[in-house]
Amino acid sequence: MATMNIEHLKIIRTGGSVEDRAQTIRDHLRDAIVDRRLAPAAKLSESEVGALFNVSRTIARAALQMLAFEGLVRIERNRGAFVANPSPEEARQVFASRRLMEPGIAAVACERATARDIEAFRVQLGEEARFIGQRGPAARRAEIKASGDFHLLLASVAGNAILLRFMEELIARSSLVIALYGKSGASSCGHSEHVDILDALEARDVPRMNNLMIRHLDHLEADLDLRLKEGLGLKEALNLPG
Amino acid sequence: MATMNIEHLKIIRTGGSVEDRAQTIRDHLRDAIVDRRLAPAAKLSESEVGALFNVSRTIARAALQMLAFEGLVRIERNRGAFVANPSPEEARQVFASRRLMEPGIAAVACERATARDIEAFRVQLGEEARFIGQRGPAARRAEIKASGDFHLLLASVAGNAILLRFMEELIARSSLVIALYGKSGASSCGHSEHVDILDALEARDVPRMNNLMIRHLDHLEADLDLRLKEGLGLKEALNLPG
DNA sequence: TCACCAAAGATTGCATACGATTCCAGCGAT
DNA sequence: ATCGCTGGAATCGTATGCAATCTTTGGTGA
Repeated sequence: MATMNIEHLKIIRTGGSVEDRAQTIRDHLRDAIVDRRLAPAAKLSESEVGALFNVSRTIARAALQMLAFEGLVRIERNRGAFVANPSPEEARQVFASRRLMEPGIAAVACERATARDIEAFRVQLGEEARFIGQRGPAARRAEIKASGDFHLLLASVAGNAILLRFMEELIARSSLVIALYGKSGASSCGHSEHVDILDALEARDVPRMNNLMIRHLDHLEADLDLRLKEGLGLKEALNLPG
Repeated sequence: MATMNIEHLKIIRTGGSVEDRAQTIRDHLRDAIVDRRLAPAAKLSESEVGALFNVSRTIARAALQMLAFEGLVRIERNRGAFVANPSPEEARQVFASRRLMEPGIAAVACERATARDIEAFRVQLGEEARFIGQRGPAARRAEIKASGDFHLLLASVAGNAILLRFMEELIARSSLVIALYGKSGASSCGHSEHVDILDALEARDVPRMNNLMIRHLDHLEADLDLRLKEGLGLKEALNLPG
């Protein structure tokens, strides 16, 4: 069904960590989904996932259920788990949620950011800059990921663990949405906006921060082409095998 | 530690629904936690939960993990699941998150509410009013729950499934926090504020709505006594090794 | 040739079994 | 009397087996 195969995942060292294995698998799967190494709507069979990571179906199942909670995977009873294939409506809701939350988060971050935080932002922006210079799908994915990390850094500076978790989910889903519906490399334009946002942060200019953040999110969403696939749920199902 | 026992849960009909049993169990457990029929820090053993609902540990475990994702249950490796015992800091973060999100949600709801929605609000407020007249812990719990449902209704009217889910988590955790740290019956005062908010909603008066919502949340949080148990967090930390 | 149906194959849902870890009671030593 | 140790009980972590469900394939009849 999915042209892109699960085999592309990295194999994990078997015995290494005593930590929760399901969590490790979830993280790797999430990375793969957000990076689009796993195509939307790809089937994630319990046995296959388990085999790839050298664990039983029990563990694989737990990892898949975690991803289902985050909205990155859809589980259908008696049918299995599939990489999420967000509808345009879902995409809109993801961005509506971000527009609702991020200005406030940015404001809090504005008040709390330390010099060390600012430095972390600079490093992060450096990462971003590295990728916008490069071409190719890999660099593009890395760019999307780095761009998301900027927003996550902002949320982590805000110092609210609950909001950070919400943002982690929204960023992950955004990455998926952008990969699905993004039409241009406008995210490079996103980079300069990130720079502006950091400026406002350093200046502790909350109103400007709010303004910039809202505009930034508007630009991100404006770069999506949400109308094409509006009615094509059926056709897409046919698209996958070809 | 937990004087309150898990036995107080209702027993479920065994064969009834073909639907997901883990979800049903999760719902019942969540109700019990939010209603404080299960004391904070109470142990939720997999076998016990499974026995109570006539399912295997597999299902019980899944339900407990769902609750852990929502922050209502804390799972410690090799030790088991416990009802969450939110720290004052967590309580503050819950309310900070609500202050960040709810004004925006209310604004959206303001624009989208239909006549039918308004009617649903009226019914909901009627429910609330019924409980504030009664005395006793049961009525008090019902009141907290009804109060939460008002906010959930608002979120559902806003029409964003993601935000609704976030709010469901925040409301559930709020109920827990209020039950833990609330000092007075000030939630009855909350009822009149709900009435005011509904008025603003009908009038489509977004700025007034924002104002009322922020004040309402401030009042809710002001009714908490977060300092008393402040030092108990430390004692608890020392409690763990001993 | 197409539509329909039946049986085989594959995959999930769930329960149970077994090893691993933690907790606790009892006992002996200091 | 207190502390530390040891053995057992309880509980969790994980793998695996069986039944139920879905999908597919091969065949049959119109």
